[in-house]
Amino acid sequence: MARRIDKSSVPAVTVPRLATYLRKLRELRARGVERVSSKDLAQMIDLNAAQIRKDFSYFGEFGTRGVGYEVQRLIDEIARCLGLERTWNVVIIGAGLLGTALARYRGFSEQGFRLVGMFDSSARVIGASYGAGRVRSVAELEEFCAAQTVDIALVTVPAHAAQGTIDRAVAAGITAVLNFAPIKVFTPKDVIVRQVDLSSELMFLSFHLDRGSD
Amino acid sequence: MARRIDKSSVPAVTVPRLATYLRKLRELRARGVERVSSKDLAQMIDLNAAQIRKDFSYFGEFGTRGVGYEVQRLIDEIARCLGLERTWNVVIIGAGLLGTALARYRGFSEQGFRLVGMFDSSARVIGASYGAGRVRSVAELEEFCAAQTVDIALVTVPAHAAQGTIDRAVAAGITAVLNFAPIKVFTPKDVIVRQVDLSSELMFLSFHLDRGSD
DNA sequence: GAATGTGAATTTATTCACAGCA
DNA sequence: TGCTGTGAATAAATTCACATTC
Repeated sequence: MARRIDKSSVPAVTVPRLATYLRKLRELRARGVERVSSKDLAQMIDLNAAQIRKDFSYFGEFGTRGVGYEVQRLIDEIARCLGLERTWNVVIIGAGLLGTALARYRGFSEQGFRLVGMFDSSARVIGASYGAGRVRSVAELEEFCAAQTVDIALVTVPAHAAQGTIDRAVAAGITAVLNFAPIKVFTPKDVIVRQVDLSSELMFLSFHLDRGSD
Repeated sequence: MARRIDKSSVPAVTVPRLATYLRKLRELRARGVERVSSKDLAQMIDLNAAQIRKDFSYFGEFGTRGVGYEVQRLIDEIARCLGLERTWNVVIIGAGLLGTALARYRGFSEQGFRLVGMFDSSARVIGASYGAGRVRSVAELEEFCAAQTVDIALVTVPAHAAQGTIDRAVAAGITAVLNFAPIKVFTPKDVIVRQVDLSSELMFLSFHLDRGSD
């Protein structure tokens, strides 16, 4: 039986780590490994073993003392914790270089994320096709979301358009956004926004590279 | 005079925040704003004002008590802290969907990151051109890096190839890597690796979306 | 008076260390 | 004996609160 979890009691940093564990566990399963200890897993992903056990402990008890974890069971448990037992419908807003690259990427569907629509504001790309049916006008977004469930928006518009675009997505009922535009956006607090920010990652590297002020 | 900073005394989370401040400050400058307080800036990016001041304090004193910060001065200071006063040479390894999208993206050069080469292992794409000269074979990487400085590698190869690719980049003398492959890679400790992980971001969203176990 | 810069207090996250169970 | 699960201890990050300076 699925234990009821208070999500606010789960540290924010635990969730991306669960995704990492899941990935490694699937790799182990593919190699035919059936059992693993927190110590082994920790070594494989360069982490403290207690960290892994504590991360699991927010959700339940998945292992056997003295033995370890059964790989398949752990995969199932983590997938359930992450909400991956169902499929989530995704739209991409912004059919530029990045948006179209994401649309053609097959990795999402493998994880249970299904691209159901693609939107742009430019007449130049509306009607084109990139693996998710034709590109629609953002003006149709609200109507589209009314006709079918849309859970997540990937926003790949230019920075100056991001806030307006996300306002529109939220108005259409979307409550989860992955924002690739390099700008902090404001949303109602029941909307989850994650930022993917390449220039900030590059700056992180340049900060550490810069040996001048070491 | 540039103060000498011990980078290990700067919290890891401070660095990406500096990138955020820089972005907002440039926006303010573009709008003609000449002065800003930590309180104002905090409001604009939804942060605590003391956080901002503390972040700056690791690097020096950039403001004037009772007055605030001069926007241009602050931009210059942060850019210097982040190592952005010089240009960094970047290569992209992996000329797939994402790699070619990144190669065509103009945002990098605006920030002082210059794409100087692109590599792939597949004969199908070697020789093609995407805005950084022709795609070279990864076999040429070491030779290429010997002939010119390469500071950063963006790695956009499939997961199974990522560790080998990064080993190769490190052998060629590259010490900073932005890894888009969904796998944890191991490197010598003087090499900085940052991970950009879309599927983990999507899982973060699905975790919070999943109202079943709220 | 107003806003910075920073120790002190608080909160959050990580790691230790061991009781408890197979 | 071996490894989990978890309180207690430690470390790291954030926020408070105020002395300091313009």
